[in-house]
Amino acid sequence: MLQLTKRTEYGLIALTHLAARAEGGVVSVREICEAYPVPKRLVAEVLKDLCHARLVDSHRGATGGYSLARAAETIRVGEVVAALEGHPSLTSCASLGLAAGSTCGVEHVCPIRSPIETLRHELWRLLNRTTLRDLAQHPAPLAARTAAL
Amino acid sequence: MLQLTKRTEYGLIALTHLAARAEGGVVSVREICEAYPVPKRLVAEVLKDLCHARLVDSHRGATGGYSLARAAETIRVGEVVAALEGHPSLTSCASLGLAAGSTCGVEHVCPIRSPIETLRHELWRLLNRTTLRDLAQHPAPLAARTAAL
DNA sequence: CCAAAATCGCACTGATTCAGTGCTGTTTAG
DNA sequence: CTAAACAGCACTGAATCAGTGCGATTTTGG
Repeated sequence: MLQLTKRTEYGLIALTHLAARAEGGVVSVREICEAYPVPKRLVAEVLKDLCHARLVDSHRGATGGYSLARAAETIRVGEVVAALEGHPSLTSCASLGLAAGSTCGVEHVCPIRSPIETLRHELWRLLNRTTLRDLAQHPAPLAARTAAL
Repeated sequence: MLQLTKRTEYGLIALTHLAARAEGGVVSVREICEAYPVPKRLVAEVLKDLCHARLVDSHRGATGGYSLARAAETIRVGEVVAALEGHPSLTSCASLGLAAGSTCGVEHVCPIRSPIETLRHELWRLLNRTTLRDLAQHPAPLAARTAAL
């Protein structure tokens, strides 16, 4: 549907909140969902997944919480998306090809494959040009960096 | 889910097939789904929607079919996506804002809004840089045009 | 005029995915 | 030892999507 899931959205919000903390700052899920209108349990579930993906570190116990595993400027939006909903594939053209063997055995190979692959790749690059630091400082920074377009 | 729907995928395949025809060439749904492993009825449904969106012209009757409404190089992938699944919104951050009034009444405005809006815009530009003609000639052309990235 | 081919329009069903929650266990500070 | 917080698993309801059914209308060609 060409849209990020709520999980990814919550993940980005939570990570941005973590990025606002000083280095290694630990933030509990409770604090995050007191700051934004987001469901606590879901955010917790998402942060758990981000922990598995090594994007955040977890700290258990009464004063526990989560902290960024790396510096905010080294965590890319693309990584977050990949961790929470897998690599974007844009289309299942590939599966069309697989349906009839290695090549679409009908008349042509799927005519869309190669250019859509390129689109997918460009989308990926776009997501990976934006880091958590960019998200953390509101005024959209990406536009300046891609002014050539 | 950051993925195009099957409808959009079929639409792009069908449009690419139409683009391979000489100008104004009329192609029936039957011909399209004999050329690719795609379900006839679904492709017909999609082409009907594309007709409503004025991207193709329909021709009824025994020798009827569809033809491109404009030149292939003027039909952008973004238009096709918009016609078949609406404009991509990436996130529903906006709805988060609306949930508590015009501004997220909790503590901050959604911290993600502005940068994600920029991402959305860039994605849109990406889709609109690619035309049907680009899809029709296999060797991916977009890469050459955005080599600067 | 008639039969075949094709689009048109609406609506339906099953499958998949997602959002959100329940429950229980484990860890740690005070 | 109690409370707060994370860990893990699995479940339910809702939304969206893929694909199809059915009948009507239009047009070509005999």
